[in-house]
Amino acid sequence: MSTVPAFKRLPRAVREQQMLDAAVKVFSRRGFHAASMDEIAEDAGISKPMVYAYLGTKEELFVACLHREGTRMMQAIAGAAAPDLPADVRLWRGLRAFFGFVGAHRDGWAVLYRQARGEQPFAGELATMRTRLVEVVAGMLDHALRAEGREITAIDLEVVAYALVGATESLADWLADHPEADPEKTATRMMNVAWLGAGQLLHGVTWRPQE
Amino acid sequence: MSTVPAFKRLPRAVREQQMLDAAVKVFSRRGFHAASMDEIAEDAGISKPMVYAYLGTKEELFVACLHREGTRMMQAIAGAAAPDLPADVRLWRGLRAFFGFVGAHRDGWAVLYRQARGEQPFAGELATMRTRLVEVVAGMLDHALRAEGREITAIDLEVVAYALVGATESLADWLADHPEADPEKTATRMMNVAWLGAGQLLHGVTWRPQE
DNA sequence: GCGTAACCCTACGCACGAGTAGGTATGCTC
DNA sequence: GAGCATACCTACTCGTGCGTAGGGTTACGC
Repeated sequence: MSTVPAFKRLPRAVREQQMLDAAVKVFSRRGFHAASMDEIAEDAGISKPMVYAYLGTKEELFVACLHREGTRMMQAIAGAAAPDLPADVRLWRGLRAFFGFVGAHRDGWAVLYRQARGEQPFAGELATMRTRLVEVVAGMLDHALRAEGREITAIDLEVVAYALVGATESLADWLADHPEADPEKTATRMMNVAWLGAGQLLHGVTWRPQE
Repeated sequence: MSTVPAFKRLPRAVREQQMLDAAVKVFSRRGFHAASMDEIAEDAGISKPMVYAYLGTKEELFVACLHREGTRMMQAIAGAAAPDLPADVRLWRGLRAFFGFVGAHRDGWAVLYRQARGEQPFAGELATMRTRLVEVVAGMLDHALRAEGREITAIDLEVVAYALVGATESLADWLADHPEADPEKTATRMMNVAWLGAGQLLHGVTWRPQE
């Protein structure tokens, strides 16, 4: 019975990506616990033991998802903001790349991210990623400060960077929940808050992208 | 055998609070799914059926936790920021109250909050709470804007408010993870970012509480 | 053309934990 | 001090879903 094998045999690398795609989709819809390995397998068009053979247990599978999406995001940002530009330009480029990425991976990213926060085993993984981001932002601010001959304590720097990253994550969530919203516009608004602050905005000062 | 009943019989209202205390503790340690009703019951010093009798299913119990902690927080904030003060003062008072609350309820609040984000059934409940906060902040900004004869679109307003709330939540998480940190100081730093923005900070402008 | 490795399946075992049945004891009311 | 409501328990049932045992089939090297 070699006529039509209904669905083709595929090499491991391809199947793994299909599985990860399915996993991201299901995890984001249902959440880590409510997602079942059966549903993920079915969605990937494969049977459950294959998932176990290739990607391991449910936890390992989730970590693999986190990893793939995380690296993709980091690359998108890193590729956008060259380190020799002035702080505001770097911030703007980074924000634009970030919101662009989230806009393109709406349900995937945002919900994976939302998931990982809650579950102990993955919170660490996530925290590491966030820490890297915070360090980049803090480094950028520090660099700009030194250029002006100024300096603030490391902890002040960290907290400010943390707040900026937090605000950005929040708007990413907002963006993920508003499919009609425009990533670029959202990035601009974020830039306004981050760079100028509410006080400036109240006085009619606004920031606009130039180039 | 009426000598020493080992542990006393207590009225419903008291036991309910004990159960809620235990539930908050266990939910925050383990996360919603990993937490077991048995552990919560044991921690409350009572047997499982009592929990079901008083607070209902696991989901209902979690909602009850969310509700209690949420109301407490809202009250703490609402009591601090009178609506007839200028925007910056209101913002400052609100932030101080908020971080004070989180500092006092560290593991309780922060992790409950982190939990609720991920799980579908409760994300709504949480979103409602956040929306109320966003509306308050947006209303405050709008009020201040009109006072200056200025105006921006509703969506701009919402997004700015959303970003501020997000940044604040993030710093609350940070505070919950850093037991040595000072709530008041954290509030001040948040105020600086929110009110002045990174740009102003870079130029040496800082905000300090006055009173 | 034949061995072997890679791909893929249909079942199942089994633990864990939500929720309940059914019963006991204590205090409060009249 | 009888009756009743309320506080409280031990010991179960039962669904759900992770992870696996064991076996089939296609392609590729030689």
